[in-house]
Amino acid sequence: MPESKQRSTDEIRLDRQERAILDATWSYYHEGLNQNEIAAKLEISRASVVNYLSEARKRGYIRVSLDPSIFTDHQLSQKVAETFGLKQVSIVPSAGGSTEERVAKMAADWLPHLLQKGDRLGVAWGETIFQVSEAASRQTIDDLEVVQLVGSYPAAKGFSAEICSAMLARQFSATCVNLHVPLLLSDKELAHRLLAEPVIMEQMSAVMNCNKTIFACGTCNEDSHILKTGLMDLEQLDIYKERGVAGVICGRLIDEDGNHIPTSVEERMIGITLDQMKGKEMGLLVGSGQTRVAPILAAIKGGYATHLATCDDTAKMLLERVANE
Amino acid sequence: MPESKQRSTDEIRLDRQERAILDATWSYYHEGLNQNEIAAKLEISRASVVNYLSEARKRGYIRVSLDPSIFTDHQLSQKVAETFGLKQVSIVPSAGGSTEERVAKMAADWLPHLLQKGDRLGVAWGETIFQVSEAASRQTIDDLEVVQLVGSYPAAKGFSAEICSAMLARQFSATCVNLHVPLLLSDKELAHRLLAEPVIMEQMSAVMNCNKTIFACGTCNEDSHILKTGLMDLEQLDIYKERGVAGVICGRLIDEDGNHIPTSVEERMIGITLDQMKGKEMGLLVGSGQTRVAPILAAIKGGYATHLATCDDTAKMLLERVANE
DNA sequence: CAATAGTCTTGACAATTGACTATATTTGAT
DNA sequence: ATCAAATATAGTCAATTGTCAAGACTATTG
Repeated sequence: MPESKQRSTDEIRLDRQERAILDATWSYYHEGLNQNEIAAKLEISRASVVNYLSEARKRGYIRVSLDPSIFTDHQLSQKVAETFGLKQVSIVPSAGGSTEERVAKMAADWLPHLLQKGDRLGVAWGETIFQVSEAASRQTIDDLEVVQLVGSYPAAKGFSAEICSAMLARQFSATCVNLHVPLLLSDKELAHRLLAEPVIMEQMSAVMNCNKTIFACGTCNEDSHILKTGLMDLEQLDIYKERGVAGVICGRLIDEDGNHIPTSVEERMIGITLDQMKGKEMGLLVGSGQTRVAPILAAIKGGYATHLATCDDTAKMLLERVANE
Repeated sequence: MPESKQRSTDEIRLDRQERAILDATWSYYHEGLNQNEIAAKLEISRASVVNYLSEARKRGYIRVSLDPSIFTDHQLSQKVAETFGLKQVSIVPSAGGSTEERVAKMAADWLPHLLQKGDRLGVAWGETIFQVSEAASRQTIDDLEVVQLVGSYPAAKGFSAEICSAMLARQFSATCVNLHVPLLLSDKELAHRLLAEPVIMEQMSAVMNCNKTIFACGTCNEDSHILKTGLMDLEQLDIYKERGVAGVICGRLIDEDGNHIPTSVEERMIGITLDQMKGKEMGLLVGSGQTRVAPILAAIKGGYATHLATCDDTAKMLLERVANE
């Protein structure tokens, strides 16, 4: 019964090409053979080896990652951590225009190392956090809950708060608690009534119960996020500038010591409060650039952060700023 | 005070070369620039870029890994898992003399994915397991306990049982429980007295409490591990061969259905029993090669394994063997 | 302050890789 | 059996990467 024999080995055998792809991939990346050696060993042409390897890369079989500890273990990181009383600081080399991307990617790669089974991760909102969520690569973290910390808001650039949490949750195979409310309502009474809704109350309790957070600290100049998104207008901002506003966390203003500067919009706002942001088991602050120096300092002083992801230029500026005090 | 200024920036600034290494590494591996572009950007020669990159590789900054799912998700793995009722099977392409190395490396890369916080991993002994422990790469697993399953024995080749567990524990940053007793004593009364020692009892309770195991199934021919290490002599083995011995797990013999075949040396032996090996939450069986087919089948039938790491030739032989029954 | 030993950097050359073409071979469908 | 489509091969060339010896630089010491 040759036909059935044939069929049975067909079923059993790994598809020839699949096998060759895996074999070539292993030989190349684990055993360090070059393409000629692989071609000889598998008795195929080198061209095929090239094709197989590029197919393997295309399919994402090969993962190249940089050891996160190289960004946390050098002198500068240690120094910053020590100076500001942070648990850990991760610093990438600055690179002109692509520095922010680097910081975001680094934070995304670092984050899984800071999380563990059972954690509830609160995710803030902003361009920085959006970039982090975009840069995150697939990695399963057991029993993780990702929570959107502030209500959604139609942002011009297409990233709204629920995207940040949803993307991170997807990459980490986590459950995701989104806040099904607008960040800002037109009057405070409506905001209060929404907060009393059972569905929303449940979501807000997830917000309060998260034990770790990832957030950025926004600037308060003319280009700032809160202006561009229309959360506040220039006129209002000028008033708060006089009161010494140094940064923005989750839509709320802080002064240079990290203290809350109450604003009128806040009573119409739905999202985590500054008090709730404080004293988390872990608070990962992400940010870089000249303009972020003051906000980052303020956020650290306020006790919102335990971890910092930034670039070396920014780190140096942070150190210089405190050295001059 | 220029001198102090100098010193302070020295302290603050990342070492120039370190910075360049990190920058080059990031640019190359994350941003996909080629060495010429990096050289231009950092204003150094391309040769230096080569040097920096090779330094980074030498220091282990770059981690290249193959997605473990590519070895578990193909048809053959699925088929084997289904046929033998295993939870998951991982199969690498066979490669002549280096097949065993491949299987060991694959198992080492796979293992962390099968573990999680709080696990207690029991580690058996043998050349295969030694190879796995050697191939494991650094990766922190929170709150992991690695337990040596059998007493130590002075093996000719320089790998003794405590090395396997110790190396795995080190790579995974786990605590390590070693069994501070010889595997084999000269009389059974001494063995019993040792087992009653408080220190030993405590270690043995760790052995019994582990929820996951990694082990191989030894052969019973002339080249087998138990003969070479002197646990048993040819004469004894011949006797057990008549009784249908098919493999060895942790120094104890099993028949082709995985049932225990008691031996006289066992009463002088200190280590996990076969009953204790059964029914673990996870049992990762590692092995490949013609000679391992029967032992692997026996171990699976006996219910010692939930997971299998092997090569495709071996997998095919396993399937053919059961198909012919 | 020169000599020296060590490290770092460089430019030139060699090897490897990636991309592409034309041609052969296999596979599957009719 | 035959064709069409997919896949593999051989060969070539340009781009990229790796090697190495020579030179530049640095720190130390007598």
